[in-house]
Amino acid sequence: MRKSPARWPTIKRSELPLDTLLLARYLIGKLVIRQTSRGTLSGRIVETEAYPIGDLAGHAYAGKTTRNRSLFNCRGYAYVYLAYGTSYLFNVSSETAGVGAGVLIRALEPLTGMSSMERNRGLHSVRDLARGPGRLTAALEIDRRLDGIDLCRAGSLWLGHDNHPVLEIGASTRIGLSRERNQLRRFYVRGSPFVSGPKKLNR
DNA sequence: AGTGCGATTGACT
DNA sequence: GTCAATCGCACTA
Repeated sequence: MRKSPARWPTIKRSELPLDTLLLARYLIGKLVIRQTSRGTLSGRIVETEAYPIGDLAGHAYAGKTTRNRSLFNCRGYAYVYLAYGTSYLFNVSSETAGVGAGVLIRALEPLTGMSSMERNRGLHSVRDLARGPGRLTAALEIDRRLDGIDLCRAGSLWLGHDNHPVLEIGASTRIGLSRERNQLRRFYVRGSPFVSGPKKLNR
């Protein structure tokens, strides 16, 4: 099996915007591709959140630690951490090496490997398979073992181009934060049933 | 060694 | 709408 189908070219690092907010918007409509021993799981990104330089809610704000060190890679590397002891959250590092910023991937529209995702999630509703940051990592079998990997190379987890155009991208405040709650740093596909969050934020 | 706390989810009223 | 589960990590001493 080909690791990177011709219709889904791997995104080159040089193609990724250097700015965190621009990257968060750029990633809408792009693909997350997960290769496991049993097959290929993939989905189209329909929701992201930016955690730019100096963001009080960003994990990099207090400095580099053993948990968040992947955020300090240059753009295009995975930062995966465990939230609430229950859910892994998947981020794409942004900016240049040493800076510390990233983009949280919050929801996917499932594309391939849906039967595996259903098994991983224990449910049969396609809409709910990857609607939420902890749900999409469960569906795609993403955990801390993938922390720090290069997302610009086809391997176990990488980013790809889609040939399907995104109609409209909306912006809103982020979800579940106490700090920086007035900042418009969340991006989503308008009208997509695969986006998480309250309806109010998805207009 | 002990403490407090989340970039969430699923179950429940 | 509310609320508990659950645990790695950062921080204090």
